Amino acid sequence: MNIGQAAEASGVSAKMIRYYESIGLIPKTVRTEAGYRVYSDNDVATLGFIRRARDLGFSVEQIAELVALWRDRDRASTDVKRIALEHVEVLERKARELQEMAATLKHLAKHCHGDTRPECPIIEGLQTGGGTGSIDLHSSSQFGAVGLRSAHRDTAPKRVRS
Amino acid sequence: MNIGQAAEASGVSAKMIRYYESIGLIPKTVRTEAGYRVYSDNDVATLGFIRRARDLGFSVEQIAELVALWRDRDRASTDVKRIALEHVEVLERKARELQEMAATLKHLAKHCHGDTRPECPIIEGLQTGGGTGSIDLHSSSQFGAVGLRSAHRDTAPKRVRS
DNA sequence: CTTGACCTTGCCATCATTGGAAGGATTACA
DNA sequence: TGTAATCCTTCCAATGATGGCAAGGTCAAG
Repeated sequence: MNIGQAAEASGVSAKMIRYYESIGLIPKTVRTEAGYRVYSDNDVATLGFIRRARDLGFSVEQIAELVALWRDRDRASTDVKRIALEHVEVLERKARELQEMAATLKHLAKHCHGDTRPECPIIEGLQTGGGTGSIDLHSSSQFGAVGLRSAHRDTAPKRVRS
Repeated sequence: MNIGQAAEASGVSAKMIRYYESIGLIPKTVRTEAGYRVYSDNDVATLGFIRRARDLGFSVEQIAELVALWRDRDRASTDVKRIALEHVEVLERKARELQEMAATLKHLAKHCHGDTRPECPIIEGLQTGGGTGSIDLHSSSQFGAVGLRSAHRDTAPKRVRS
């Protein structure tokens, strides 16, 4: 199986397959005389595993852990559980953060007249950092970028950046 | 005021101030004879505005819009409201996605023995893409990376990538 | 044999941000 | 005044995951 078929079968783009190989997430494949990468059904299964983990928001680093656990069937499922639960915590925390941000913005927008008058608490809130009363626009999160990836791009390659 | 003081006062790093200038988010500043950038209190206020917008998860592109609206007080608040509400939608959608991912993982982890036995539905779920019954691990989101930024890094510069 | 579809590598771009290096400017202190 | 420490400058590189393009090799069908 060539990389194109493997990509289609696994849902991971050929580009990403090469990338995963380059960073060592998957081992180097056998090549034909011409230099074409050859994939087995087993490889496709691994790629599918990776894609599903990716769709669940795992970082490549975590996926590497999970793939290692998956390959080594003798490893305890404790490790897998631990990784998953750690990930759940992060996901929930980030979801909470996003909701708080949305709530803050909604609150500000609610008091924005929306007509042609230039009074708008959104702007004022941003300006003063607390002009709307109890809302703490400074409330800082200690978390970095949310590790969400776009899922299999069956649809469009558009990068919905807000 | 030099860039260092402006950075401290605004909460935006000197590095980022230069970056924002380079991409045109803020105008080029006056320089001293030696080439040092000079900032006024007004500039610091603008930077603070930018930081707070950034903390609310606005992309630089959106911040540019907001800053323009902020500067031009004659503009209708309708625009601000629209931008904010669009942003709210995206945030809520992304929060929902994260929660769904967390729920799926939690469900899988719940049935993971967590002892030394290698049976673990997390692994199996990832492997088969649906081994746990009704859970659709293929459920794809059509959304790209979440545009969350780390907030003012008072604490540590660590990038909590899960 | 040609055409078109596929593969290869390699480089560039994204986005926001950090880091570092090399060198000039200013400030503080002995 | 000399010097060291601290600031500032610009430029370059890296991050993570992905897309895109280009130049060139390969393969299968017509």
